[in-house]
Amino acid sequence: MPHQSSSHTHLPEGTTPIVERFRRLGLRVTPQRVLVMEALASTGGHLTADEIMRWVADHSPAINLATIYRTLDTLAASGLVTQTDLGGGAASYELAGESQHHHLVCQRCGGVAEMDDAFLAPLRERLLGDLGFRVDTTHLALFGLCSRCRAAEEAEISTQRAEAEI
Amino acid sequence: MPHQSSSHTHLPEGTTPIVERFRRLGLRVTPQRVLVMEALASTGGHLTADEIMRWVADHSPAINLATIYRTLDTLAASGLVTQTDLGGGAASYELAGESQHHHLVCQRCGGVAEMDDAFLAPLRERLLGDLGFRVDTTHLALFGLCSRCRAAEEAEISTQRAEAEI
DNA sequence: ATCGCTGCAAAAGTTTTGCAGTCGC
DNA sequence: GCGACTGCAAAACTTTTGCAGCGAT
Repeated sequence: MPHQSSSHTHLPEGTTPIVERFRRLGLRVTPQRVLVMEALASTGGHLTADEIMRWVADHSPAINLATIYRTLDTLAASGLVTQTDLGGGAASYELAGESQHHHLVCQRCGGVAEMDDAFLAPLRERLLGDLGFRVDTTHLALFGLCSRCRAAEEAEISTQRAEAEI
Repeated sequence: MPHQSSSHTHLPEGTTPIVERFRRLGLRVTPQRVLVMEALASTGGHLTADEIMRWVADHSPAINLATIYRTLDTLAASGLVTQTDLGGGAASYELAGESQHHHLVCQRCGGVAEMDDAFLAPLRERLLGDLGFRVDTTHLALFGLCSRCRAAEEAEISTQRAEAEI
């Protein structure tokens, strides 16, 4: 961090909501940690570590990727962010604490939709009652086919069938 | 494959059930492919590519890891094995086609329990009906806390509470 | 004989780690 | 000032890929 010692572009007095959350949790407030939170907040969800790094690089002096991983670990341990594996190699992170939701990942178009936790509640209760297993609600991704791709796939199949019947 | 050209330790005539399944699917029958299937069959589930390689190395001339990955891709494309991400970095594979089931991964002890597909059916139907999303049934792992670790964790908490009240 | 499969080695991609220096408290 | 945090570089780890040669059909 050679530069930006006294510039403080948009942290006037040092008490933004993010900073307050850090202080309340006993976390040290560093520019890097704030920037990671801002990246997640301003984009509104599921970024990989690499995407966070690129977002930060576009808005201020770049952060080292290793720092981002360590920061995300810290923030996850404090419950500020959640980690989810949405397939495709790299883990995704997003802010926690807002409305509880999960992810529907389309294996065809790669799109990610959100699913309210209410969908999962009955299954969670059955698993707890019948098997004694308590599902971690912050860590869930379901893979499959979104409605648009389902329609597209059915169209393809009927096209193929029509061609075969010529 | 320099050695074992004519030894055929336990493939007497070349028509085991595995070999027949390969032939029926139009897959070439190679010792490597048979060994991967045997590894999955004899251990009964969720092995990583690396674990398969070690299992094979203990039972016959070793297979190259790249071959195992390519073989697993082929077998998955043919529907003989399924791939699941059970966390912990490496993907796990198991034989497909038997009873449809999913996985409950304990984040504390690392244990993996199986969950019958019946548990998931209601959620799947609601997602299809309400959101039009079709869940891929072969690709699911739920993370959380198994009953034993739940009990252990509650015991710890009450111990801590008792100590705090001294 | 053909074409696919395998072994070997190297590369690609994500995540972790050791160490020295810096910064928040 | 102390201890935690960061940057840098290298390593660890899983998975993929190119290529030459072997093998299944």
